[in-house]
Amino acid sequence: MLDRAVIDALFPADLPEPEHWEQRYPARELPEGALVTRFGPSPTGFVHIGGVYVATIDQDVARRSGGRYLVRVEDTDRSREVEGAIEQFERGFAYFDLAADEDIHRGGDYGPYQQSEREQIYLTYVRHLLRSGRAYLDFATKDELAAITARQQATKLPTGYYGSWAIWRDADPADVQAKLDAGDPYVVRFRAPDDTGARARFTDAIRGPLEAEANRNDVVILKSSDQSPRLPTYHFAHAVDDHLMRVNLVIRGDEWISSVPVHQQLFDALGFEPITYAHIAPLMKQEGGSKRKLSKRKDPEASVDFYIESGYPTKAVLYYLRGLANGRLAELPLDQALAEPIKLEECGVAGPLVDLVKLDDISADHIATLSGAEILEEVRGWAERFDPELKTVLDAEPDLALRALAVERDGAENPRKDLKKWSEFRAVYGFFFPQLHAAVASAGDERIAALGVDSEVVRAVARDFVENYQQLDDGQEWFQQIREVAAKHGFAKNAKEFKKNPEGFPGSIREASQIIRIAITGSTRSPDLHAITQALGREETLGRFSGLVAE
RNA sequence: GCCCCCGUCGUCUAGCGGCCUAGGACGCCGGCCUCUCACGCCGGUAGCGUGGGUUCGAAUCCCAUCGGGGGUACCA
Repeated sequence: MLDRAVIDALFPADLPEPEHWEQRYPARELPEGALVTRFGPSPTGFVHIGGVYVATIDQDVARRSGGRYLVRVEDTDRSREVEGAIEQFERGFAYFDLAADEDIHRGGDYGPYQQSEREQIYLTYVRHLLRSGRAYLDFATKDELAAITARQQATKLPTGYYGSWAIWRDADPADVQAKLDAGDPYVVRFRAPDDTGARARFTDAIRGPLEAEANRNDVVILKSSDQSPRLPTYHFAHAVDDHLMRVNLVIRGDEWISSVPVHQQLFDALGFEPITYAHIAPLMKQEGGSKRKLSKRKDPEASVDFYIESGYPTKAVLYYLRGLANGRLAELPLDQALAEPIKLEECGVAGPLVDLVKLDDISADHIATLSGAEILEEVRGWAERFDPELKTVLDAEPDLALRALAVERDGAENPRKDLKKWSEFRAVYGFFFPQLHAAVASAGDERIAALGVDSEVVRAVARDFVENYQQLDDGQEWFQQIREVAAKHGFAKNAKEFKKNPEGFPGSIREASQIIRIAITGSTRSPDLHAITQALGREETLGRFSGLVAE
């Protein structure tokens, strides 16, 4: 073991002792059973929807128990850091109402909430471990490490830095001193207990009892000494931060299960109370015949921005995600499911596939429960960022927008489910707005031509319809106008009759009404025509026939 | 290679030895409604990864096997 003086010389002279931090961050005063959870975004790219997934659970579990939910930025990997990642993360989490009780902006008594600013704290505990011989300096180079791994693989031995492979584990202090004098960079490694064959056991809050080989690797806890600030690895930061922030429930992806044995050893060596873990199965993606983790690189739907840009309502996504985590909640109506607590013991253990079709269904259902005014509000918020032209139009015609949205919705027993996300508004309701609607130019229009009705007849039908048009309140009476025009021009009364004798008619009532529909809406598919004309008004309705009626 | 996790309709799941000729939801298919679309309603499709046990009886318990995922980093 190195002399204490040698160890201490590696650290700032005024570096506090562990007791200092213990006092600075005392146990939280919370009710019995209160859970303190944390989410740790790392600014290495865009926020993954899986982050929203886990954070939702973190937040829910903490709040329900009267505890705290904090966000700690895990920026210990400076080489992979991406500019603007934190801002993007914050926008995403704001959209999903995932505000933390404590974070870099809001602060809290257990900060700083950014690992790169906690160097002093980590160093205290590294020195502590070094002084007690539970850690040591390692000067192995990248090449030496690679050679060790290669030899282990060749002999089919477990790879890693352990036992006799750990060349600096029991190095002669004189050799260490020589390296130090030469100014060679080093990392600090944890000295794993050498109880070979031991088993690590713990009880996962989701999976129950779990067991694995005890860790044998002397994991790195402090990264290279040639960097500043000197930062810890995830393992060490997890132990120190979660202990000092008085977190008592660590919810994280199940890729961490195999690290639990290391974490337990670290907590033990540091003299920290063991912590409870809940390992969540990650969101998956179907690829070919197999599943794989949703990938930031390959899958657009992995990004939180995808949901925001598409304009999926916050509640719909949250409901979907909560249902994936805790199946029982997926059976409940949305509002109830959002109010029910997520139960960790009910969470699934197999990674679910994210199914956008299912999300669409949930979202359409949810939007159908909203009033026109509520939808307008949401669409405006979305358009402000993603479709400025739409925003301008909506602001210019708020009443028209409301009338459009009211069609077969406000007061309807079974409201239309034609909107799955805000980005669809333009395609579905755009034709209501003169600014967004291109009128049919002539009877030769291809949408009309596809009906198979002679264009002279089309023109005549349009003319008669316009000439005798009455803006009636009653839907049946209103539609009677189309029936009359259709009858006058020899259209079959119904599709069946027409089908029986296609040569005998220019078309059926179906074709006749499609002519009117296309003229008014530009499409063969639309909500109830009468309701549309009510929203549009007489003048606008008839104006849309100008191209059709012309020679 | 070694270690760990997981495996019920296409998807999310219920199921905890007999209530299971496996239930629900989404999707898909068909029908009804109907001036189109959507909604709604009715009906249908489809699954216990495989092989052995244990048991009167297994999706449920045991073993093996296969498949998928993860770890084995100075990434988190």
